[in-house]
Amino acid sequence: MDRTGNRKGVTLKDVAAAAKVSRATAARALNSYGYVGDDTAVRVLEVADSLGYRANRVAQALRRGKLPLIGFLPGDIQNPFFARIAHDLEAELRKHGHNLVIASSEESVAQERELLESLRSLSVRGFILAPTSASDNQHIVNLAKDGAPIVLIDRVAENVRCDSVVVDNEGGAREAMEYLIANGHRRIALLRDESRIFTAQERFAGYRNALKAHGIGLDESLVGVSRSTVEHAIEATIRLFSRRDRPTALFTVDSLMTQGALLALRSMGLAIPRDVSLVGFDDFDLATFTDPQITVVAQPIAELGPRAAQLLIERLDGKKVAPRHVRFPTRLVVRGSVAPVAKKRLKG
Amino acid sequence: MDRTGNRKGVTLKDVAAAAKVSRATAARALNSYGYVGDDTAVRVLEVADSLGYRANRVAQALRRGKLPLIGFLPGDIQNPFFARIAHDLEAELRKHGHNLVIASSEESVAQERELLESLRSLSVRGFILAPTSASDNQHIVNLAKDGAPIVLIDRVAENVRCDSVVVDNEGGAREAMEYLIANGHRRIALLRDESRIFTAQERFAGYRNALKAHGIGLDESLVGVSRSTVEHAIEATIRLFSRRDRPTALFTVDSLMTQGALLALRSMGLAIPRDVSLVGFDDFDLATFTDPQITVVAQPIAELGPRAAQLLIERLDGKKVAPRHVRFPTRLVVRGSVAPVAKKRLKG
DNA sequence: GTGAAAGCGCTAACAC
DNA sequence: GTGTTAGCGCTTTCAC
Repeated sequence: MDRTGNRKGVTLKDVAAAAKVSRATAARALNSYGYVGDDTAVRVLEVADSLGYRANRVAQALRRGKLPLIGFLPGDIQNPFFARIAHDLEAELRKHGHNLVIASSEESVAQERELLESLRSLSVRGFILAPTSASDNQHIVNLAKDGAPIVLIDRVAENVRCDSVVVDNEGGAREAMEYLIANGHRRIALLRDESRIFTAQERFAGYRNALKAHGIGLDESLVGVSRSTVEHAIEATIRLFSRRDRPTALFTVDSLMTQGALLALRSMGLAIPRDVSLVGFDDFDLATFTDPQITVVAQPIAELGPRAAQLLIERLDGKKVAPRHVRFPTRLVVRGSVAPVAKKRLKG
Repeated sequence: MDRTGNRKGVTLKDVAAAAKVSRATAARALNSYGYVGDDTAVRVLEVADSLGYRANRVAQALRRGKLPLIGFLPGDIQNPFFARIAHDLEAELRKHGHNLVIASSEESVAQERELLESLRSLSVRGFILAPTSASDNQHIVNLAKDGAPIVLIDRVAENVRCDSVVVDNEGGAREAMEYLIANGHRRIALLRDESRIFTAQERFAGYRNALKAHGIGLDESLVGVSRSTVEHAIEATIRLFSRRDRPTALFTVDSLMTQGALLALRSMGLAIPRDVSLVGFDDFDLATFTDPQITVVAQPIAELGPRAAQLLIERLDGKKVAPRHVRFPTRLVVRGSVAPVAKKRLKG
């Protein structure tokens, strides 16, 4: 019974013995480096194959320093946004012989810190992470200082010198708001997640800036804070809309929240867009199922993962340049969840 | 600049030197085994702490045989079903000091085989996988024969002796069909995925058995085969319903297909449940957003991951018992997407 | 109680 | 071209 992970526990030593060469020569043949006689090389390869030899990557890693492993720390693997990114990262990194270790921080700084420690002692070669906090991140700063290759994805962390791949959160949020304002809305509610999260900050900035640009005062009571789950968003939406002077529109900062808002508004008997106009950040399958379909700020999600993987691979290959910060534009996808507020007044 | 993953590259040797003990003693103190004097132990621990020592798990693994890593091979990490399971597995395994390496087979046997090889040479301690094929799985049989701890999840593979955690697919499908039949439906279409997939086989069996039990002949032209994505399901649904003698009902075997069917039926101008009744296997967020809400066969998804993790951990702890096969029951959640066919005839 | 020493499987100088 | 050898960082007999 083999418990070493190697079928029959065949090691380089066995291959070398069977091929009647030294371990060094066997290694050279197997990894094709250095000088090896053609016939010797062929023989070693054949023997290795017939013995079912598989290199022990742990031993290789101990020698070379690192395991062909990349750690991915998303905010929440269950969020379809991160699930998609995980998928793309895995596919891209596999091409380069790396496996992905996924450890979800679940939006907890403490958990993120622990997971990072655990992955460091695992000697992973690099990290792709979506920091849970934009500012409480000394652990990431240290990691970067120690020279670990890191690519930040979706979210940037202050003072961390490393590559990053994000979208234009402020611009996207502003565009959504401009659209609502152009439709005559003034009392626009915002459903956002906790302010330590980078994207929350930027999207909030877009909300604020759009209001300001149009001379609309910021009413803090119109801003709801929620965790990024359907359940929490339902509660938060109900709180926002359980008041006499209801907002006429709602902007939600991610797809799970948008879904929660949809459910909450329905349960309150508020029709979209007749009673409330809605725009969500991040597109989602559901957005075209509902009636009306939901207007959203779409992110180029298919590009985020592959790009991050590529940046990291370059670092692993030794590329020494200043940190690169990629920022993708977003796109407002107008569907049917926004109505002009003016019309309602005329009708009412 | 440290490139070993260890902050400042502090090794056991450094700790031992600083604490003026041998490496053996330092190891004993750090891992609390064997005899170590109390004061010595305390001193070592303090020194280790002040030096920022972190054990090199690769070296430990080389010595002990395995990395504290579990490989998870879902059919498709983007399917919310598997994303949820990945999350639960990761949380559970973390409690036991293990990290999860996720590698999606994307429903390709070849890819599954490659990933398994790659994970084996990584010396992961165990595997949790949803085999892409119920029968084409010699690679899994071999893995099990070599003594690797494996837990099959969601799907079983023939001839593989190992633990498994699945749901009652046949029973769930049959219950859904019984419900449709009780509502007077006879021409019931099935949208299923490729037949090499275990769940597809079982759910199809439930479909077939229910028809048979009620003396309804199996009409192969009512069975559509599709990949498990929204896009593929749309096409397949359109094919099924683009005929004069349209089915009066549709049973879809997973949530992505159900979503595709919803979109397709809408695009064809067919109303649910007026024109077509619908039941889907696997519940999903969207199911309660649509109008009407969708009737589904719900799986106890929250239990699958933790249970699988637990079975695996027991194996890693050396538990030697016959393979255990856990099968959870499903539950028909009646919502509003099924109407009696009789009514339609009366009205028509 | 503690230390010396062997060795996990592999790679890479360095000899020849 | 090929072999010898040292050693990655750690654990674990076996002495003392």
